[in-house]
Amino acid sequence: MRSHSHTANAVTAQSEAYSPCENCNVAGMSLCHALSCEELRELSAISTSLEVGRGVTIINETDPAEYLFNVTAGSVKLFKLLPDGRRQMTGFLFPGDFLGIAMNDLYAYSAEALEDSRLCRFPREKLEGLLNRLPQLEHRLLNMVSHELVLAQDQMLLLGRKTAVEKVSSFLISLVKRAGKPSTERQLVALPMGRSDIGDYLGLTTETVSRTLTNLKKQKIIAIPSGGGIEILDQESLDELAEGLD
Amino acid sequence: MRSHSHTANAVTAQSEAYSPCENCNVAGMSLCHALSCEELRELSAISTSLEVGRGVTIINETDPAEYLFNVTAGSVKLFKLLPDGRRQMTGFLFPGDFLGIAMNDLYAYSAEALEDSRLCRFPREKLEGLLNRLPQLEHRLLNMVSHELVLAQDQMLLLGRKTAVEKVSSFLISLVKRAGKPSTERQLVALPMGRSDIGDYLGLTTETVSRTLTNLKKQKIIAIPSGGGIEILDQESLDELAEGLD
DNA sequence: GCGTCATATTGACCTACATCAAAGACACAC
DNA sequence: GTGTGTCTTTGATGTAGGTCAATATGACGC
Repeated sequence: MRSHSHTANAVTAQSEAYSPCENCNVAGMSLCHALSCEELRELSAISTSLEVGRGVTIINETDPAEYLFNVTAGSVKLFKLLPDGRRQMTGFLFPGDFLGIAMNDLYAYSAEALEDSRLCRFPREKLEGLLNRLPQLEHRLLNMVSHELVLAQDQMLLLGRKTAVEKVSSFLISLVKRAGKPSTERQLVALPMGRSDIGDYLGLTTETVSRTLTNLKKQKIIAIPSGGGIEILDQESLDELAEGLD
Repeated sequence: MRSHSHTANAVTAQSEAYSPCENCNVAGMSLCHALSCEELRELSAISTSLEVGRGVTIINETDPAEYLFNVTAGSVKLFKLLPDGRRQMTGFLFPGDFLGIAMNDLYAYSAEALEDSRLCRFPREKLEGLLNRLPQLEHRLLNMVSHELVLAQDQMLLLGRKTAVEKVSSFLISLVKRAGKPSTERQLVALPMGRSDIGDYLGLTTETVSRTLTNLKKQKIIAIPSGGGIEILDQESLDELAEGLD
């Protein structure tokens, strides 16, 4: 399971009986959060649990949007492409996040697993039927999409107006926040994505990401342990760098 | 009513009796679209119509998010600022669009009228109460926010990966689309915003926007009539430039 | 151990766009 | 008409980050 672009056919589906929503271990942010037992059971009935290996394509931009997904384990990257191959990441997803937003019934982006991951899959049509009967669910979804939109606007500010250091610092900080920080100094944050994924997320090249990280390392603001991931040594300086305060 | 930053106090409020939703002339995309008469009346009961002059600040980033708004006439710009004053436009709004998305009950961006405009204002608390009773309304809102999110992702691709010509071309095309094109050749599109607003929307400087426009003019792809606005002379070339196909 | 492959880092050079600066082009007041 | 303020255009020059190219590092298989 090493190569770069399998199709969604390669996913492994399990029936909902095997892995029902009741046993779902996703913390607080998932689609199913804040539903009653009865509602959970209804949602469970239309969902399927999927395992996807690292590098597997989950959805393809401009394919018909048949499903919505909820990440339950692992991580996923979302991206859009220009005809000549230039790529823009639109997000990295972790357990609890959803994907499958569409435009005219076509997916608005492609999605690929960053590592071996598990997803919960909902047929769009059936889910929309459920939405009409479970206002709690629709409410939840509205909150999640609104939250996404706010993050997207932050990202526009980053892409349009921040410098390379500011971009990389902001990115590291957002990862720390996502990880639900125990707020100790010397925070270690996992980086399941490669430098070029980060570059395509920040509107930079691989090389610039690399150079910027080694600069931060030289300033003792971060450390780059050989096991992968990044250690935040000086959160305060990083916060200032991210907003251009220096 | 000429200067640059009045506060929201300067807006003129009218009671809902004066300008109720029933008389609202906004086409098809507004919040209130697709509601029954009964529902419209409920919505009308909590809404207030506002007139704001050009340059007036409607909401301020990080202020408590007390209201949601729906643009019914004119146009509005949304933006975020960095501490040192760098600005990123997150959107231009026209009749039918809404604003007031929040994060932790604080507005996620500032909004200012581009020209004399009219808005429909809803107290957030009351609107959320309504949402629980009017699933149609919540459904509508979910669709609008999802649509916004898709556009935001397109904008990320633009900001992170497109060149200046591609950005400006994409921008002009999106304006044509928004205007609901009668699809004649020689399309005239209004530009209520200045060059520097456009620059801050596209992640460019005023000068680069200006230079790029005069280049397009020299290539006979657009014309810049002295009355303001821009005339699209060669839509096809513009489409190709926008996607980097040349 | 060694070889292979993928990804990351570092260096030398280049360019698209920013910055700085100066001149037009309007609009409005008087 | 003339003056004033704002916005746009054009030109000259600078630079952050891109591009091209050469190592370096690490993971895995044998």
